[in-house]
Amino acid sequence: MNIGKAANQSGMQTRTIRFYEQEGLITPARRNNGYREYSDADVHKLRFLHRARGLGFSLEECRQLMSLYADKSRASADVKAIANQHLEHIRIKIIELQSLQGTLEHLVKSCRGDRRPECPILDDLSSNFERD
Amino acid sequence: MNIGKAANQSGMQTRTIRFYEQEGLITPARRNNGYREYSDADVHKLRFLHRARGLGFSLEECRQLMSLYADKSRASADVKAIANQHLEHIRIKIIELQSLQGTLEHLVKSCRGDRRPECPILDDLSSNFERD
DNA sequence: CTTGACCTTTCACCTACTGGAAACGTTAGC
DNA sequence: GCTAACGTTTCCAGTAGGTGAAAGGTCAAG
Repeated sequence: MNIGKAANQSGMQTRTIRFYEQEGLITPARRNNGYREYSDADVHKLRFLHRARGLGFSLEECRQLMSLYADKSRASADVKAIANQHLEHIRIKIIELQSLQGTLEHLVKSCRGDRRPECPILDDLSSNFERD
Repeated sequence: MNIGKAANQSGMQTRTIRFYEQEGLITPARRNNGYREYSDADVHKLRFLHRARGLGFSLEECRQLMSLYADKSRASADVKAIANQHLEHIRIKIIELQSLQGTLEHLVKSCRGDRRPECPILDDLSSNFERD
């Protein structure tokens, strides 16, 4: 099938599929006219990639996961390690964002938000004492 | 003062300061030898930027906030709107990440992580049913 | 035979920096 | 005055993960 149909079947855009090919994540066959020819196995890989990206794995992690998927003598520990590492990044990111959320909520709450110029948010941003 | 000292006083790197200048966020004077000359007011702006970035505001938002800061007839509602918009993005991001976290924790928990190839994580990634 | 939908490539752009290279300026020691 | 060690300047390129646009080739229907 052509790239357009592969895009439909995988839920990705044609541009994204070409980009992943450029990144070496998938290598479809070529027809005589230069068009890419996607097999069902290729679409399966694309769906794998789509799902993995949807779970937040980086392209490099996706590469490793696809490699492990293809390796029938893999150790599930290797897969779990990648997932755990990613999970840890997510946990850290959530904590960072929650900290920002707390600070911003405090600032927003303290600002009257009317037509007057007085603004605790700007006061905070322009304050000169050390915070780190 | 030179850019190095301005970097020290603002807590930013010289490269970052030059980048912000390139983006039009700050415009220091120039000396005869071509060196940038930072006033205390410039450093104050840099610290403002540093703090705003630290709170996760985009450079575009920083630009708007600096503009409002300079405008003594501003309405605090305009500042609050920017902060609230940013806060909403953060809230959404947290929810997305928490959802990912839940899914990944479930997958990780179900994987034995030993030397055998069986792996529910890869099974999930390669499963073909629709999820969206 | 033309039209429109599809496909190809290459290049540039996005955010928010970071890094390197080559050249110039300044300062301290000898 | 010379040299070494920095500091500063510019420009170019790269990061992650795509998206957009231009300019052209291919194909099926009418």
